[in-house]
Amino acid sequence: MTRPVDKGHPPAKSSSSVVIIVDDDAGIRASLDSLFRSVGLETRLFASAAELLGGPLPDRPGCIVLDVRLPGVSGLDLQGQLTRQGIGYPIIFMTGHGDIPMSVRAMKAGAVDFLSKPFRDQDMLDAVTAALARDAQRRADATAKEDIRAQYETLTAREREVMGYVTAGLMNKQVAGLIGLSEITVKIHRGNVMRKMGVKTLADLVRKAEALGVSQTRGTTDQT
Amino acid sequence: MTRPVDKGHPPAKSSSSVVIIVDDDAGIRASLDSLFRSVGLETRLFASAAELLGGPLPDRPGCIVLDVRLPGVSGLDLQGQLTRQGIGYPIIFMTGHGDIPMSVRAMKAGAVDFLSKPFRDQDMLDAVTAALARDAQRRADATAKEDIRAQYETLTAREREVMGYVTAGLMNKQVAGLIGLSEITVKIHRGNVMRKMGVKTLADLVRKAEALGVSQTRGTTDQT
DNA sequence: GTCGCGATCATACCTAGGTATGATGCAGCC
DNA sequence: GGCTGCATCATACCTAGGTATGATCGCGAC
Repeated sequence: MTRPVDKGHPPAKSSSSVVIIVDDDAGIRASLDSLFRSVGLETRLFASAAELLGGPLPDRPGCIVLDVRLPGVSGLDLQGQLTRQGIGYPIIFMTGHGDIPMSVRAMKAGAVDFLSKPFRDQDMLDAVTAALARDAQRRADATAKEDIRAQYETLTAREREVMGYVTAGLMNKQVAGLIGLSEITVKIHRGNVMRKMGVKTLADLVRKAEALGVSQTRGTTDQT
Repeated sequence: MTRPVDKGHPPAKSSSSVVIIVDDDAGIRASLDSLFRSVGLETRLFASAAELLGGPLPDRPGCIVLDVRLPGVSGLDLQGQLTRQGIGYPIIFMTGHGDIPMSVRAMKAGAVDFLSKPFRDQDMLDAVTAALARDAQRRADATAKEDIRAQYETLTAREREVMGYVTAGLMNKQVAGLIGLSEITVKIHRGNVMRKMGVKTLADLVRKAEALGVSQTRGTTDQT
Protein backbone atom coordinates (compact mmCIF):
# COMPACT_ATOMS: atom_id res chain seq x y z
CA MET A 1 0.00 0.00 0.00
CA THR A 2 1.57 3.31 1.07
CA ARG A 3 1.59 5.27 -2.15
CA PRO A 4 4.99 6.69 -3.08
CA VAL A 5 5.37 10.33 -2.23
CA ASP A 6 7.69 11.56 -4.95
CA LYS A 7 10.77 10.28 -3.20
CA GLY A 8 14.24 9.25 -4.24
CA HIS A 9 15.06 12.59 -5.78
CA PRO A 10 17.99 14.71 -4.69
CA PRO A 11 17.43 16.87 -1.62
CA ALA A 12 15.41 19.54 -3.44
CA LYS A 13 14.82 22.89 -1.78
CA SER A 14 12.54 21.31 0.78
CA SER A 15 13.14 23.89 3.47
CA SER A 16 9.85 25.81 3.41
CA SER A 17 6.47 24.24 4.10
CA VAL A 18 3.63 23.70 1.68
CA VAL A 19 -0.08 24.02 2.34
CA ILE A 20 -2.28 21.82 0.19
CA ILE A 21 -5.69 23.38 -0.34
CA VAL A 22 -8.64 21.29 -1.46
CA ASP A 23 -11.91 23.13 -2.05
CA ASP A 24 -14.34 23.16 -4.94
CA ASP A 25 -15.00 26.86 -4.56
CA ALA A 26 -12.48 28.81 -6.66
CA GLY A 27 -13.03 31.88 -4.54
CA ILE A 28 -12.15 30.08 -1.34
CA ARG A 29 -9.08 28.57 -2.96
CA ALA A 30 -7.92 31.98 -4.10
CA SER A 31 -8.41 33.66 -0.76
CA LEU A 32 -6.71 30.86 1.15
CA ASP A 33 -3.90 30.89 -1.39
CA SER A 34 -3.47 34.58 -0.77
CA LEU A 35 -3.66 34.19 2.98
CA PHE A 36 -0.98 31.53 3.17
CA ARG A 37 1.32 33.22 0.70
CA SER A 38 1.08 36.39 2.75
CA VAL A 39 2.83 34.60 5.58
CA GLY A 40 5.48 33.02 3.38
CA LEU A 41 3.94 29.60 2.87
CA GLU A 42 3.86 27.79 -0.44
CA THR A 43 0.54 26.41 -1.66
CA ARG A 44 -0.92 23.75 -3.94
CA LEU A 45 -4.51 24.13 -5.07
CA PHE A 46 -6.99 21.34 -5.85
CA ALA A 47 -10.69 21.44 -6.62
CA SER A 48 -11.51 17.82 -5.72
CA ALA A 49 -10.27 14.71 -4.00
CA ALA A 50 -9.71 13.04 -7.35
CA GLU A 51 -7.53 15.88 -8.49
CA LEU A 52 -5.42 15.57 -5.38
CA LEU A 53 -5.15 11.81 -5.66
CA GLY A 54 -4.33 12.02 -9.36
CA GLY A 55 -0.83 13.38 -9.10
CA PRO A 56 2.14 12.81 -6.85
CA LEU A 57 2.29 14.67 -3.58
CA PRO A 58 5.43 16.55 -2.61
CA ASP A 59 7.70 14.91 -0.09
CA ARG A 60 8.02 18.03 2.01
CA PRO A 61 6.85 19.44 5.30
CA GLY A 62 3.28 20.56 4.95
CA CYS A 63 -0.36 20.08 5.77
CA ILE A 64 -3.73 19.83 4.06
CA VAL A 65 -6.61 22.27 4.33
CA LEU A 66 -9.66 20.39 3.25
CA ASP A 67 -13.29 21.22 2.62
CA VAL A 68 -15.62 18.55 3.97
CA ARG A 69 -18.08 18.91 1.12
CA LEU A 70 -16.40 18.09 -2.15
CA PRO A 71 -17.65 16.82 -5.51
CA GLY A 72 -17.24 13.04 -5.66
CA VAL A 73 -15.22 11.79 -2.73
CA SER A 74 -16.00 13.78 0.40
CA GLY A 75 -13.35 15.33 2.58
CA LEU A 76 -13.88 12.78 5.33
CA ASP A 77 -13.56 9.92 2.86
CA LEU A 78 -10.43 11.49 1.44
CA GLN A 79 -9.01 11.63 4.94
CA GLY A 80 -9.50 7.89 5.25
CA GLN A 81 -7.99 7.19 1.85
CA LEU A 82 -4.91 9.25 2.58
CA THR A 83 -4.47 7.51 5.90
CA ARG A 84 -4.71 4.10 4.26
CA GLN A 85 -2.16 5.16 1.66
CA GLY A 86 0.27 6.11 4.39
CA ILE A 87 0.13 9.80 3.60
CA GLY A 88 0.41 11.41 6.97
CA TYR A 89 -0.10 15.09 6.23
CA PRO A 90 -2.00 16.66 9.11
CA ILE A 91 -5.45 17.76 7.99
CA ILE A 92 -7.45 20.86 8.83
CA PHE A 93 -11.11 20.61 7.91
CA MET A 94 -13.40 23.46 7.03
CA THR A 95 -17.07 23.36 6.32
CA GLY A 96 -20.00 25.59 5.66
CA HIS A 97 -22.64 23.13 6.73
CA GLY A 98 -21.03 20.96 9.34
CA ASP A 99 -22.50 19.39 12.41
CA ILE A 100 -21.11 17.97 15.62
CA PRO A 101 -20.98 14.29 14.62
CA MET A 102 -19.08 15.27 11.50
CA SER A 103 -16.51 17.25 13.46
CA VAL A 104 -16.16 14.51 16.06
CA ARG A 105 -15.62 11.92 13.38
CA ALA A 106 -12.93 14.05 11.75
CA MET A 107 -11.14 14.71 15.02
CA LYS A 108 -11.28 11.04 16.00
CA ALA A 109 -9.63 10.23 12.69
CA GLY A 110 -6.77 12.51 13.60
CA ALA A 111 -7.66 15.91 12.17
CA VAL A 112 -5.78 18.84 13.63
CA ASP A 113 -8.75 21.17 13.59
CA PHE A 114 -12.22 21.61 12.22
CA LEU A 115 -13.25 25.14 11.30
CA SER A 116 -16.71 26.35 10.38
CA LYS A 117 -17.03 28.80 7.53
CA PRO A 118 -16.76 31.64 7.76
CA PHE A 119 -13.68 31.55 9.94
CA ARG A 120 -11.27 34.25 10.92
CA ASP A 121 -7.99 34.29 9.02
CA GLN A 122 -6.12 34.15 12.28
CA ASP A 123 -7.90 30.99 13.35
CA MET A 124 -6.89 29.33 10.11
CA LEU A 125 -3.30 30.47 10.45
CA ASP A 126 -3.18 29.21 14.01
CA ALA A 127 -4.50 25.86 12.89
CA VAL A 128 -1.95 25.66 10.09
CA THR A 129 0.84 26.57 12.46
CA ALA A 130 -0.21 23.73 14.75
CA ALA A 131 -0.52 21.36 11.80
CA LEU A 132 2.93 22.21 10.49
CA ALA A 133 4.43 21.68 13.93
CA ARG A 134 2.78 18.30 14.11
CA ASP A 135 4.03 17.44 10.65
CA ALA A 136 7.58 18.45 11.50
CA GLN A 137 7.49 16.08 14.46
CA ARG A 138 5.92 13.34 12.40
CA ARG A 139 8.52 13.67 9.67
CA ALA A 140 11.40 13.72 12.11
CA ASP A 141 10.11 10.53 13.71
CA ALA A 142 9.52 8.89 10.36
CA THR A 143 12.97 9.80 9.08
CA ALA A 144 14.72 8.49 12.17
CA LYS A 145 12.78 5.26 11.98
CA GLU A 146 13.39 4.92 8.26
CA ASP A 147 17.13 5.31 8.71
CA ILE A 148 17.16 2.54 11.26
CA ARG A 149 15.03 0.34 9.05
CA ALA A 150 17.37 0.87 6.13
CA GLN A 151 20.23 -0.44 8.23
CA TYR A 152 18.13 -3.36 9.37
CA GLU A 153 17.37 -4.24 5.75
CA THR A 154 21.08 -4.83 5.12
CA LEU A 155 21.11 -7.64 7.65
CA THR A 156 20.93 -11.25 6.50
CA ALA A 157 18.25 -13.52 7.87
CA ARG A 158 20.67 -15.08 10.33
CA GLU A 159 21.89 -11.74 11.51
CA ARG A 160 18.35 -10.56 12.19
CA GLU A 161 17.66 -13.71 14.12
CA VAL A 162 20.75 -13.21 16.23
CA MET A 163 19.91 -9.55 16.72
CA GLY A 164 16.51 -10.47 18.08
CA TYR A 165 17.95 -12.80 20.68
CA VAL A 166 20.85 -10.56 21.59
CA THR A 167 18.63 -7.55 22.20
CA ALA A 168 16.39 -9.76 24.28
CA GLY A 169 19.33 -10.13 26.63
CA LEU A 170 20.41 -13.68 25.84
CA MET A 171 24.07 -14.62 26.08
CA ASN A 172 25.94 -15.72 23.00
CA LYS A 173 26.00 -19.31 24.16
CA GLN A 174 22.24 -19.29 24.74
CA VAL A 175 21.64 -17.94 21.26
CA ALA A 176 23.96 -20.59 19.89
CA GLY A 177 22.00 -23.30 21.66
CA LEU A 178 18.65 -21.96 20.51
CA ILE A 179 19.46 -21.87 16.82
CA GLY A 180 21.91 -24.72 16.81
CA LEU A 181 25.17 -22.93 16.11
CA SER A 182 28.53 -22.69 17.77
CA GLU A 183 29.15 -19.73 20.02
CA ILE A 184 31.91 -18.52 17.72
CA THR A 185 29.53 -18.21 14.79
CA VAL A 186 27.06 -16.29 16.92
CA LYS A 187 29.83 -13.89 17.85
CA ILE A 188 30.58 -13.30 14.19
CA HIS A 189 26.93 -12.62 13.37
CA ARG A 190 26.71 -10.40 16.40
CA GLY A 191 29.73 -8.42 15.28
CA ASN A 192 28.22 -8.05 11.82
CA VAL A 193 24.97 -6.82 13.33
CA MET A 194 26.76 -4.17 15.37
CA ARG A 195 28.67 -2.99 12.33
CA LYS A 196 25.73 -2.94 9.93
CA MET A 197 23.42 -1.28 12.44
CA GLY A 198 26.01 1.39 13.02
CA VAL A 199 26.29 0.99 16.76
CA LYS A 200 29.23 0.43 19.05
CA THR A 201 27.41 -0.61 22.19
CA LEU A 202 24.71 -3.08 23.11
CA ALA A 203 22.70 -0.26 24.69
CA ASP A 204 22.41 1.52 21.36
CA LEU A 205 21.51 -1.70 19.60
CA VAL A 206 18.72 -2.33 22.09
CA ARG A 207 17.32 1.14 21.47
CA LYS A 208 17.34 0.64 17.72
CA ALA A 209 15.71 -2.74 18.12
CA GLU A 210 13.01 -1.15 20.25
CA ALA A 211 12.38 1.48 17.60
CA LEU A 212 12.02 -1.33 15.06
CA GLY A 213 9.89 -3.47 17.31
CA VAL A 214 12.11 -6.49 16.73
CA SER A 215 13.17 -7.14 20.29
CA GLN A 216 12.29 -10.57 21.51
CA THR A 217 11.61 -9.45 25.12
CA ARG A 218 11.56 -12.97 26.47
CA GLY A 219 11.14 -13.08 30.24
CA THR A 220 14.54 -12.35 31.69
CA THR A 221 13.05 -10.11 34.31
CA ASP A 222 12.60 -9.80 38.03
CA GLN A 223 13.66 -11.61 41.06
CA THR A 224 13.57 -10.69 44.76
CA MET B 1 -0.18 18.13 41.79
CA THR B 2 -1.76 14.78 40.89
CA ARG B 3 -4.49 14.47 43.44
CA PRO B 4 -4.45 11.14 45.27
CA VAL B 5 -6.94 8.71 43.89
CA ASP B 6 -7.85 6.71 46.94
CA LYS B 7 -4.76 4.56 46.74
CA GLY B 8 -2.77 2.57 49.22
CA HIS B 9 -5.71 0.45 50.24
CA PRO B 10 -5.75 -3.30 49.89
CA PRO B 11 -6.61 -4.64 46.43
CA ALA B 12 -10.37 -4.12 46.83
CA LYS B 13 -12.74 -5.79 44.40
CA SER B 14 -11.51 -3.61 41.53
CA SER B 15 -12.35 -6.05 38.80
CA SER B 16 -15.41 -4.42 37.21
CA SER B 17 -15.43 -0.95 35.68
CA VAL B 18 -17.18 2.11 36.98
CA VAL B 19 -18.90 4.83 34.98
CA ILE B 20 -18.88 8.25 36.60
CA ILE B 21 -21.89 10.29 35.53
CA VAL B 22 -21.93 14.06 35.92
CA ASP B 23 -25.14 15.83 34.92
CA ASP B 24 -27.28 18.40 36.68
CA ASP B 25 -30.48 16.83 35.35
CA ALA B 26 -31.66 14.15 37.76
CA GLY B 27 -33.67 12.48 35.01
CA ILE B 28 -30.64 12.11 32.78
CA ARG B 29 -28.60 10.77 35.66
CA ALA B 30 -31.26 8.20 36.43
CA SER B 31 -31.66 7.01 32.88
CA LEU B 32 -27.92 6.77 32.32
CA ASP B 33 -27.56 4.96 35.61
CA SER B 34 -30.17 2.48 34.47
CA LEU B 35 -28.57 2.10 31.06
CA PHE B 36 -25.13 1.32 32.37
CA ARG B 37 -26.35 -0.97 35.12
CA SER B 38 -28.31 -2.91 32.54
CA VAL B 39 -25.02 -3.93 30.93
CA GLY B 40 -23.33 -4.79 34.20
CA LEU B 41 -21.41 -1.59 34.81
CA GLU B 42 -21.18 0.13 38.17
CA THR B 43 -22.00 3.83 38.37
CA ARG B 44 -21.32 6.91 40.45
CA LEU B 45 -23.66 9.88 40.12
CA PHE B 46 -22.81 13.55 40.53
CA ALA B 47 -24.85 16.68 39.87
CA SER B 48 -21.96 19.12 39.49
CA ALA B 49 -18.23 19.45 38.99
CA ALA B 50 -17.82 20.58 42.59
CA GLU B 51 -19.57 17.49 43.83
CA LEU B 52 -17.23 15.31 41.82
CA LEU B 53 -14.14 17.21 42.93
CA GLY B 54 -15.27 17.18 46.53
CA GLY B 55 -14.68 13.54 47.31
CA PRO B 56 -12.05 10.97 46.44
CA LEU B 57 -12.32 9.18 43.12
CA PRO B 58 -12.08 5.42 43.00
CA ASP B 59 -8.81 3.95 41.82
CA ARG B 60 -10.44 1.57 39.41
CA PRO B 61 -10.92 1.10 35.70
CA GLY B 62 -13.59 3.46 34.51
CA CYS B 63 -14.58 6.53 32.57
CA ILE B 64 -16.52 9.75 32.96
CA VAL B 65 -19.73 10.71 31.18
CA LEU B 66 -19.97 14.44 31.46
CA ASP B 67 -22.51 17.07 30.55
CA VAL B 68 -20.91 20.15 29.03
CA ARG B 69 -23.36 22.53 30.67
CA LEU B 70 -23.11 22.26 34.42
CA PRO B 71 -23.85 24.64 37.29
CA GLY B 72 -20.65 26.41 38.33
CA VAL B 73 -17.64 24.83 36.65
CA SER B 74 -18.49 23.76 33.11
CA GLY B 75 -17.76 20.32 31.75
CA LEU B 76 -14.93 21.58 29.59
CA ASP B 77 -13.35 23.38 32.53
CA LEU B 78 -13.72 20.26 34.62
CA GLN B 79 -11.92 18.31 31.91
CA GLY B 80 -8.99 20.70 32.21
CA GLN B 81 -8.95 20.51 36.00
CA LEU B 82 -8.97 16.74 36.02
CA THR B 83 -6.15 16.66 33.50
CA ARG B 84 -4.08 19.04 35.60
CA GLN B 85 -4.73 16.91 38.66
CA GLY B 86 -3.40 13.88 36.87
CA ILE B 87 -6.75 12.14 36.78
CA GLY B 88 -6.73 10.37 33.50
CA TYR B 89 -10.22 8.92 33.24
CA PRO B 90 -11.32 9.06 29.62
CA ILE B 91 -14.21 11.49 29.18
CA ILE B 92 -17.34 11.27 27.06
CA PHE B 93 -19.14 14.56 26.66
CA MET B 94 -22.81 15.05 26.05
CA THR B 95 -24.65 18.26 25.40
CA GLY B 96 -28.04 19.55 24.49
CA HIS B 97 -26.84 22.85 23.06
CA GLY B 98 -23.41 22.19 21.69
CA ASP B 99 -21.68 23.61 18.70
CA ILE B 100 -18.74 22.60 16.55
CA PRO B 101 -16.05 24.70 18.25
CA MET B 102 -17.11 23.25 21.57
CA SER B 103 -16.84 19.69 20.32
CA VAL B 104 -13.52 20.36 18.63
CA ARG B 105 -12.11 21.86 21.78
CA ALA B 106 -13.23 18.86 23.80
CA MET B 107 -11.77 16.38 21.33
CA LYS B 108 -8.49 18.28 21.13
CA ALA B 109 -8.28 18.06 24.90
CA GLY B 110 -8.51 14.29 24.65
CA ALA B 111 -12.20 13.47 24.95
CA VAL B 112 -13.19 10.04 23.69
CA ASP B 113 -16.46 11.20 22.19
CA PHE B 114 -18.89 14.07 22.12
CA LEU B 115 -22.57 13.19 21.88
CA SER B 116 -25.46 15.53 21.21
CA LYS B 117 -28.64 15.02 23.21
CA PRO B 118 -30.75 13.23 22.52
CA PHE B 119 -28.48 10.34 21.65
CA ARG B 120 -29.23 6.70 21.08
CA ASP B 121 -28.45 4.39 23.98
CA GLN B 122 -26.32 2.27 21.71
CA ASP B 123 -24.15 5.23 20.74
CA MET B 124 -23.52 5.96 24.39
CA LEU B 125 -22.71 2.34 25.13
CA ASP B 126 -20.33 2.20 22.19
CA ALA B 127 -18.61 5.33 23.42
CA VAL B 128 -18.31 3.92 26.94
CA THR B 129 -16.91 0.69 25.58
CA ALA B 130 -14.25 2.62 23.70
CA ALA B 131 -13.51 4.75 26.74
CA LEU B 132 -13.12 1.74 29.01
CA ALA B 133 -10.78 0.12 26.52
CA ARG B 134 -8.69 3.26 26.43
CA ASP B 135 -8.67 3.41 30.22
CA ALA B 136 -7.55 -0.18 30.51
CA GLN B 137 -4.62 0.57 28.25
CA ARG B 138 -3.82 3.75 30.12
CA ARG B 139 -3.89 2.01 33.46
CA ALA B 140 -1.74 -0.84 32.25
CA ASP B 141 0.85 1.61 30.96
CA ALA B 142 0.73 3.66 34.14
CA THR B 143 1.10 0.61 36.34
CA ALA B 144 4.06 -0.72 34.40
CA LYS B 145 5.78 2.63 34.53
CA GLU B 146 5.01 3.07 38.21
CA ASP B 147 6.54 -0.29 39.03
CA ILE B 148 9.72 0.66 37.26
CA ARG B 149 9.81 4.03 38.94
CA ALA B 150 9.37 2.42 42.34
CA GLN B 151 12.46 0.32 41.68
CA TYR B 152 14.33 3.39 40.49
CA GLU B 153 13.43 5.21 43.71
CA THR B 154 15.34 2.59 45.71
CA LEU B 155 18.58 3.54 43.97
CA THR B 156 21.05 5.82 45.68
CA ALA B 157 22.24 8.98 43.95
CA ARG B 158 25.47 7.32 42.87
CA GLU B 159 23.66 4.29 41.55
CA ARG B 160 21.36 6.45 39.45
CA GLU B 161 24.32 8.30 38.08
CA VAL B 162 26.04 5.07 37.14
CA MET B 163 22.81 3.70 35.66
CA GLY B 164 22.57 6.73 33.40
CA TYR B 165 26.03 6.25 32.00
CA VAL B 166 25.80 2.49 31.74
CA THR B 167 22.54 2.61 29.80
CA ALA B 168 24.12 5.22 27.55
CA GLY B 169 26.58 2.54 26.52
CA LEU B 170 29.68 3.69 28.34
CA MET B 171 32.16 1.13 29.61
CA ASN B 172 32.82 0.81 33.32
CA LYS B 173 36.20 2.42 32.98
CA GLN B 174 34.72 5.38 31.13
CA VAL B 175 32.11 5.86 33.81
CA ALA B 176 34.85 5.64 36.42
CA GLY B 177 36.83 8.34 34.67
CA LEU B 178 33.82 10.63 34.28
CA ILE B 179 32.79 10.62 37.92
CA GLY B 180 36.26 10.14 39.34
CA LEU B 181 35.97 6.66 40.75
CA SER B 182 37.83 3.43 40.37
CA GLU B 183 36.48 0.88 37.95
CA ILE B 184 35.90 -1.57 40.78
CA THR B 185 33.56 0.81 42.56
CA VAL B 186 31.63 1.40 39.36
CA LYS B 187 31.21 -2.34 39.01
CA ILE B 188 29.76 -2.53 42.50
CA HIS B 189 27.30 0.26 41.82
CA ARG B 190 26.42 -1.34 38.54
CA GLY B 191 25.75 -4.65 40.21
CA ASN B 192 23.55 -2.91 42.78
CA VAL B 193 21.62 -1.21 40.00
CA MET B 194 20.98 -4.49 38.24
CA ARG B 195 19.77 -6.09 41.44
CA LYS B 196 17.56 -3.21 42.58
CA MET B 197 16.06 -2.69 39.14
CA GLY B 198 15.21 -6.37 38.99
CA VAL B 199 17.01 -7.14 35.76
CA LYS B 200 19.59 -9.72 34.83
CA THR B 201 20.74 -8.30 31.52
CA LEU B 202 21.89 -4.95 30.22
CA ALA B 203 19.25 -5.12 27.50
CA ASP B 204 16.47 -5.14 30.07
CA LEU B 205 18.09 -2.34 32.01
CA VAL B 206 18.27 -0.22 28.88
CA ARG B 207 14.57 -0.79 28.26
CA LYS B 208 13.66 0.22 31.79
CA ALA B 209 15.87 3.28 31.54
CA GLU B 210 14.10 4.24 28.31
CA ALA B 211 10.73 3.90 29.98
CA LEU B 212 11.97 6.19 32.72
CA GLY B 213 13.62 8.63 30.36
CA VAL B 214 16.86 8.53 32.29
CA SER B 215 19.25 7.34 29.61
CA GLN B 216 22.15 9.68 29.20
CA THR B 217 22.56 9.44 25.40
CA ARG B 218 26.13 10.74 25.65
CA GLY B 219 27.48 13.84 27.25
CA THR B 220 26.43 15.41 30.50
CA THR B 221 25.27 14.27 33.87
CA ASP B 222 22.26 15.29 35.86
CA GLN B 223 19.94 13.51 38.26
CA THR B 224 20.00 13.90 42.02
C1' DG C 1 29.29 6.44 71.15
C1' DT C 2 27.97 2.59 68.53
C1' DC C 3 25.45 0.80 64.65
C1' DG C 4 24.07 0.64 59.95
C1' DC C 5 24.48 2.21 55.49
C1' DG C 6 26.47 4.20 51.66
C1' DA C 7 30.60 4.93 49.34
C1' DT C 8 35.09 3.89 48.38
C1' DC C 9 39.02 0.79 46.86
C1' DA C 10 41.96 -3.55 46.40
C1' DT C 11 43.07 -8.45 45.18
C1' DA C 12 41.63 -12.44 43.05
C1' DC C 13 39.10 -15.27 40.03
C1' DC C 14 35.83 -16.51 36.67
C1' DT C 15 32.73 -15.68 32.73
C1' DA C 16 31.35 -13.18 28.62
C1' DG C 17 32.30 -10.43 24.67
C1' DG C 18 35.09 -9.17 20.58
C1' DT C 19 38.27 -9.79 16.95
C1' DA C 20 41.88 -11.71 13.98
C1' DT C 21 43.38 -15.54 11.11
C1' DG C 22 42.28 -19.34 8.52
C1' DA C 23 39.44 -22.69 6.58
C1' DT C 24 35.27 -25.35 4.40
C1' DG C 25 30.80 -25.71 2.11
C1' DC C 26 27.01 -24.00 -0.60
C1' DA C 27 24.15 -21.30 -3.79
C1' DG C 28 23.57 -17.93 -7.30
C1' DC C 29 25.54 -15.54 -11.20
C1' DC C 30 28.26 -14.06 -15.41
C1' DG D 1 34.19 -22.89 -14.31
C1' DG D 2 35.23 -19.29 -11.32
C1' DC D 3 33.61 -15.47 -8.53
C1' DT D 4 30.97 -13.70 -4.72
C1' DG D 5 28.35 -13.66 -0.65
C1' DC D 6 26.57 -16.18 3.17
C1' DA D 7 27.18 -19.32 6.68
C1' DT D 8 29.79 -22.24 9.34
C1' DC D 9 33.54 -23.52 12.77
C1' DA D 10 38.27 -23.56 15.13
C1' DT D 11 42.29 -21.62 17.64
C1' DA D 12 44.14 -17.88 19.91
C1' DC D 13 44.32 -13.70 22.32
C1' DC D 14 42.72 -9.69 24.51
C1' DT D 15 39.27 -6.77 26.82
C1' DA D 16 35.15 -6.12 29.56
C1' DG D 17 31.89 -7.58 32.93
C1' DG D 18 30.64 -9.75 37.42
C1' DT D 19 31.30 -11.32 42.01
C1' DA D 20 33.44 -12.57 46.40
C1' DT D 21 36.22 -11.16 50.32
C1' DG D 22 37.96 -7.70 53.06
C1' DA D 23 38.80 -3.19 54.43
C1' DT D 24 38.38 2.09 55.49
C1' DC D 25 35.70 6.27 56.00
C1' DG D 26 31.82 9.49 56.90
C1' DC D 27 27.28 10.41 58.37
C1' DG D 28 22.97 10.17 60.53
C1' DA D 29 20.05 7.46 63.83
C1' DC D 30 19.25 5.43 68.21
